[in-house]
Amino acid sequence: MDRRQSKTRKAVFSAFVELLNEKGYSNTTIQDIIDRADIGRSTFYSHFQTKDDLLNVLCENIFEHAFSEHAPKEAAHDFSDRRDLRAELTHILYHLGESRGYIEGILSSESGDVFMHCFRDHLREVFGKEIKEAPEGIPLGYAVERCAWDFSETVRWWMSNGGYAPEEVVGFFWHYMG
Amino acid sequence: MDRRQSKTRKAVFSAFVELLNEKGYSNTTIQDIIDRADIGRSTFYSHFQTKDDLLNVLCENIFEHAFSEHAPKEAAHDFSDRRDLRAELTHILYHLGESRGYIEGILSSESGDVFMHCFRDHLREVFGKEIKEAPEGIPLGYAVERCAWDFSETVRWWMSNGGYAPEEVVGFFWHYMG
DNA sequence: AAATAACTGAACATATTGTTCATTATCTTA
DNA sequence: TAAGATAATGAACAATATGTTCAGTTATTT
Repeated sequence: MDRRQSKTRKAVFSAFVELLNEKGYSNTTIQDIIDRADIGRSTFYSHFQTKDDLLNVLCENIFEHAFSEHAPKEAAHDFSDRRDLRAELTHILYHLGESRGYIEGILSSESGDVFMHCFRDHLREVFGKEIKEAPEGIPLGYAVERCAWDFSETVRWWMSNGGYAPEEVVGFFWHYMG
Repeated sequence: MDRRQSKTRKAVFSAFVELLNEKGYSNTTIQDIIDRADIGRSTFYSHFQTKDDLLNVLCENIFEHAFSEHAPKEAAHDFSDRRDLRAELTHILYHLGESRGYIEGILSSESGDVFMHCFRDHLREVFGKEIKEAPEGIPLGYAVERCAWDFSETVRWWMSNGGYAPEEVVGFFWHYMG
């Protein structure tokens, strides 16, 4: 990719995250982003369609990295002995921990919900492959969805309650599932 | 309350929910709402400050009813035998089931997240009073928060997967907690 | 060095917002 | 039921943001 392009994208991303921290999503205008990133108006529009689009691209970027090495291994038979799944989740947390600066900004306002939706979409896939049957009387769709929201919400909780190691956090998530 | 006022509010609320269904939150303008509700521009602004404000008032309205008869009884000692809590949750679901028309509209777009935040605020209070200690190794704040998000997300799931009775839905929620 | 691609910034039309105010309609209560 | 209070109306207004266009400049690649 052309250096000029990636330079522009980086400038926009950090300007955007800064502004999210300072003013929140809805109070940040595209004009604000342009000014802060110090780029031309038309340049912004040649990269992103709307503010929403920018946010989605940013989130997608983050999760692309975090879920990158996701090579689904053979699923175990019961939830309580899936060491590989636990390892995979821990791995995701390590990645997200590295983007903590960005993520906290995004999570600090309405944009956090977009981030969470995006996260859940990725998790639904992961858990969907692992979970083939639900406990007696529980709809399968519910069981999968519950894992996805519990893990993503656990991460949101983690982001505003720092000080825990990824392994511990996966432990909190796991405790109610096992 | 003056009949004129409540008439206006009702007109605005239903116009708003209709538009949420049709166009989603961000695509709906205040002008749209005014036109659909068939009221004067200045009338809208004498009732609500912004579109966000309108949404919050609408949600608050719904939860005011749903949580109204919330008389916290003596808490039991362990989670698995709290029949009164189960009853209270079931009761909330019955109320929400009555507003299903409105709620589905709100949940159908970004406005759904505002609804969820509002819901969780109310639930945090309910569960905060019930849960005085967490399982070994789990932070108390996490345990309370987890109940709040699990219950609210279970309701969101219920709203897009109709056909279950409130008692069943509380059962789904409870299964992973007990 | 030439060709290609990206960035710039001013100008523009369009749309929405939030306010004001004089006028009209509706409600309350004495 | 008439007088006084309160609410709704809608046109007019300034202010702001949006998204597009285009001719000119700068950086990158071959």
